[in-house]
Amino acid sequence: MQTGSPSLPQVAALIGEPARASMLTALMAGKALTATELALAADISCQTASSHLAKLVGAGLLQVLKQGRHKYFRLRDGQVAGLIETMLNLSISLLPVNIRTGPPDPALRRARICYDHLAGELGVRLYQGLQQAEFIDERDAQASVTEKGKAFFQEKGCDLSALERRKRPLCRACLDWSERSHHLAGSLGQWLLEDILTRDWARRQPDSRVVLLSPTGEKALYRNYPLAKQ
Amino acid sequence: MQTGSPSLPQVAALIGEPARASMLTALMAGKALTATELALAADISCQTASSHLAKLVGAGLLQVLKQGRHKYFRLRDGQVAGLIETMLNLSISLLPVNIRTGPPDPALRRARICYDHLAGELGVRLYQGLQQAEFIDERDAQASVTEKGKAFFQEKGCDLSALERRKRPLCRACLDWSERSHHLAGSLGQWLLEDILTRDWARRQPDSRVVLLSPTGEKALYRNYPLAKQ
DNA sequence: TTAATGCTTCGATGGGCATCGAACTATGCA
DNA sequence: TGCATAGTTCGATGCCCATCGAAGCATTAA
Repeated sequence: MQTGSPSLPQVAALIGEPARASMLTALMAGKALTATELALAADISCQTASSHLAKLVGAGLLQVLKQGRHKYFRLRDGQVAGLIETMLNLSISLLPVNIRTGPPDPALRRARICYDHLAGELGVRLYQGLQQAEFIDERDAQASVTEKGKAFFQEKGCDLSALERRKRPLCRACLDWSERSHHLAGSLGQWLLEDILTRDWARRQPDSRVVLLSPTGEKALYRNYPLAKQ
Repeated sequence: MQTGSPSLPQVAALIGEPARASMLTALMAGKALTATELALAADISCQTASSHLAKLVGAGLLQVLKQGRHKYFRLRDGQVAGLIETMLNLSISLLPVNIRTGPPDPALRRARICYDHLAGELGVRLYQGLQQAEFIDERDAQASVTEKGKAFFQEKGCDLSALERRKRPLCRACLDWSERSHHLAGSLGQWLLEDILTRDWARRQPDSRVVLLSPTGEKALYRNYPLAKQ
């Protein structure tokens, strides 16, 4: 399938089909998934999944990677992920005020992956802590790293100048789905999540967006990074 | 119609219907429109429009204002407008690179309204000019007003401290649909457009997003604000 | 009151598309 | 070579929903 040039309603309609929306949100975890995994996630047969996936790839929302007899699908880039997150945010804010509970799973509220960076309560507290420590400066709901912050992150082993050379913005404030407040996105946000995972402070729960901190990992996180109070 | 709590696919599906998408983009001009006007914009009968509008209002995407026998509809808020603009941008960036022509109407490419601020070639050049003059500082694709800029805007009659007291961010970089580059959004962007209109340098073309500059208005704009070269 | 305008409700029609069974291709494994 | 698994194509089915004609309600103007 080669749709060519999807217009606004076409893109929206692609996301608007429940099965496809399930697949897309499943891919929000940032991992590439196979066609069958996505069929399971959306609770449909794999024939149906195949046709949906062909449409999503044809429109350019998904990238596909063939590996042996498997086909791995992932979101095309952060822009697509950003759109999904924006829509999630909007659909939350459309809810009547008193029912805004956020995701039902408490672990998901606590810490989860938003495409490639940390979201949830911990993500928000980390972002606020970085601000309070004046490592990050937020003006007009936009963020940048301060001189003090540059020193801090470099000391943590982050090659900021390498990150800055990328096309992607270093530091972006991403509105949190469950917390209704910002967390850190951009390439620095990505680096931070990777740092937390490679130091083995936390593990990703398989097949979900949940990030699970070990008790020692949690302590280490508190020692190494400034977190705002609850 | 009282949908109550629209989920992500529901929101997307609402936008995904071509007629509804036409109405929503018509409302991107920021003006409130009546049901019949929207029916015309979407090229459908008013019965059909009525049912579409009921759904959009029920989901909370539109606000409705009853005035005599007329019903005025407008986008609920900037968040909804932001989503539409995000989707427009994405659908543009999904196009094959060599066909990215932007809107067909040249006047629309030159200057148009993006919800409540100026977009198009002039919007982009204005934003870039403000940066070059160091009135606005952009880091990591995010903008803030410099001290120099504050003095400049205050001299132009803009009560910046009043704008800053609002919840809305003062200064936001909004990715331009046709130019693939940023223009100024946020409350300062809104003020700037209003300033241009109240000084009568430009007029809005009825029933469209086009902003039409008079010859003298264009000169005045060049005199009063820094515009980047073509 | 009557007529005109703006909008809505109801009901019938039709088209688009998601769905899955069945059959098929492609890859990997033994 | 044969079997299992991953994914696709085709065709038939059925549902959802956009559409509009006709009739109805509400508001304004005369």
